[in-house]
Amino acid sequence: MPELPEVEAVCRKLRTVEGARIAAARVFRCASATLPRRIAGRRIHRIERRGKHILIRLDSGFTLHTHLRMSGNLYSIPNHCLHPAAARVIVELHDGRGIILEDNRALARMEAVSSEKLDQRLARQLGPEPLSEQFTVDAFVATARAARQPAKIFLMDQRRVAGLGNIYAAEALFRARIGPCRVIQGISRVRLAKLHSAIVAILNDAVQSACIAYEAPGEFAEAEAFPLAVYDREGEPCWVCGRAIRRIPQRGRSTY
DNA sequence: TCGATCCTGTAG
DNA sequence: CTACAGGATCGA
Repeated sequence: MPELPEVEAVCRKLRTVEGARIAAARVFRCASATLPRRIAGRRIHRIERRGKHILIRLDSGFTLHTHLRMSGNLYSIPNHCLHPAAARVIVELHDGRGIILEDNRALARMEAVSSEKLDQRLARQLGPEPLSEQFTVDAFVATARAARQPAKIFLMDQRRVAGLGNIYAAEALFRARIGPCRVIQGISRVRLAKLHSAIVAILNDAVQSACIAYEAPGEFAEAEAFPLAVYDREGEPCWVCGRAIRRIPQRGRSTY
């Protein structure tokens, strides 16, 4: 499921547990064994997002750090006893509610770690937030000038920009009319500026769509879904030129 | 900087 | 049955 927009929607919806106190936690399968004793009794201070990472700040200097990877989901339920079968972590709150990390593929990760160390680690591993003031055209161009990667690989590299994944990287390149295999270094400043604004516009729109979809799943949300111009549209006609969209492998993943 | 790998589910 | 899935990490 999740790239930046979906993770943002998860965070916003999860904010109803801010202020709640954790009673206990249960982990299943290979989830972190030290997690329960590190978070039991702590209060949830606030919920933040960094790239695709979800940060549940506790009052103890620890953070409940979650990454959904490919197939994870994180949400609260009114009664922690009524958890789904695919739950990997159940955080039981004092008020009876529960926070569920669900993932049938078991790729998602949740850990309780020192906030300071986590922030240092994320600062090292992640580039600027694309929806923040930090993400300027100048900074983006400077980063691109120093990289020799194909454009699509560059955009998916979390150290360059935080939060883009396979879908929105392809969509942004398409909107900016940049071939995914072109080396990012050789692209003109004007076109990089176009790519920069495409990234911001697409992510903003996708956040809106994701929030609607998470808030009220159904036909209305379906109608408001972010329209994907190229992703998963192999063989279908391009909305601009009418020719069939092609799929190529890049680094073992599909690019459209 | 690359492919292989972690898992399970689903589409073809 | 195989191929592939919105991700990231590890070792070569």
